[in-house]
Amino acid sequence: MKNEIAEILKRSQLSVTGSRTKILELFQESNGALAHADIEKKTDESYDRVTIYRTLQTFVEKGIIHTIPTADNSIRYALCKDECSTGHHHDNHVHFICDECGTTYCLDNITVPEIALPEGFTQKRADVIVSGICKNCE
Amino acid sequence: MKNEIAEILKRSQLSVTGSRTKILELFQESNGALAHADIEKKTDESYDRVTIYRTLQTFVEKGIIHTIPTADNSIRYALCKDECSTGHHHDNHVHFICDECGTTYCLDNITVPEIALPEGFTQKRADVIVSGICKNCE
DNA sequence: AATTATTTGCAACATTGTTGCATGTGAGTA
DNA sequence: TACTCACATGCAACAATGTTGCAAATAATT
Ligand SMILES: [Mn+2]
Ligand SMILES: [Mn+2]
Ligand SMILES: [Zn+2]
Ligand SMILES: [Zn+2]
Repeated sequence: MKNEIAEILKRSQLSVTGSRTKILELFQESNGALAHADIEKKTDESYDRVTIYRTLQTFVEKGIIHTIPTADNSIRYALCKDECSTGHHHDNHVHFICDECGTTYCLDNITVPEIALPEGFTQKRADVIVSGICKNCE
Repeated sequence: MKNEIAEILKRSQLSVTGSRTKILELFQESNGALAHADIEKKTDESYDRVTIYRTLQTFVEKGIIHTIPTADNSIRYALCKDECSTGHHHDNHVHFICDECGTTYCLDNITVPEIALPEGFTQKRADVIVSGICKNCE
């Protein structure tokens, strides 16, 4: 609901504006992750492209959403859980992208396994992206 | 060497041309993965941008190189091992991207772990991308 | 050497992302 | 409520990235 959204924004010291509220709303309604283009469509182009870019960027910085790398050059974004905050993401779950419908799922219950790196390499972040056919498309 | 490169191309039923030879050579010389932009620079713009796009696409299809998704919307490419062929990639190793120098490593010895997916999901491919500081930058 | 199938470069275009700046708006304060 | 100021937005202009059709060039085949 609206109030909850305003809460999230305030908690991150962001002013509550139309575009931010709307975009955050979209993420809450959506079951999958969203790409920049999706948001443009779903907002019916009521907001400038630049505003959407900047909003997404801000949300990522503030730990409100996280990015999901893809093999097709179109970063997806999805809501973070409560533990994330400015500069500190803790989204260590696996992501699944359906080859059929394109839906990107946050598999919140499946955590990214530990990877043993070679000597000298230090891990900051790890992404696991599985692709194939999702439960709705098989 | 040149002959080996020609061999690879012929094996994939591709004609041996200047751009393909040069680009394949670049991959062999490079220790890390290459993005489209890297190739453009390293070839000193002697080949049209379109040609590079198409060459990379062809190489991926033929199982000569594989793609590496990144969080910054710039797909990297790296040589496949011999097992890959047209439509059949078997590059199940972990990739590491250095936040400092940007180098993208194929950690050939570290295989992608099995991921247990929820009911109804079928896996076609899995990518593990670890980022942090590499052995040269720490 | 001639033929044919493939590859390339160019042009034109589409999409995606970035930056500076003037204007508008939200949040706090009087 | 009205005022102020910092911040957010929209616009314009631009840069970078990616796509397509087509004619010319070139590699492979005969
Ligand atoms: Mn997620
Ligand atoms: Mn690799
Ligand atoms: Zn699906
Ligand atoms: Zn490095």
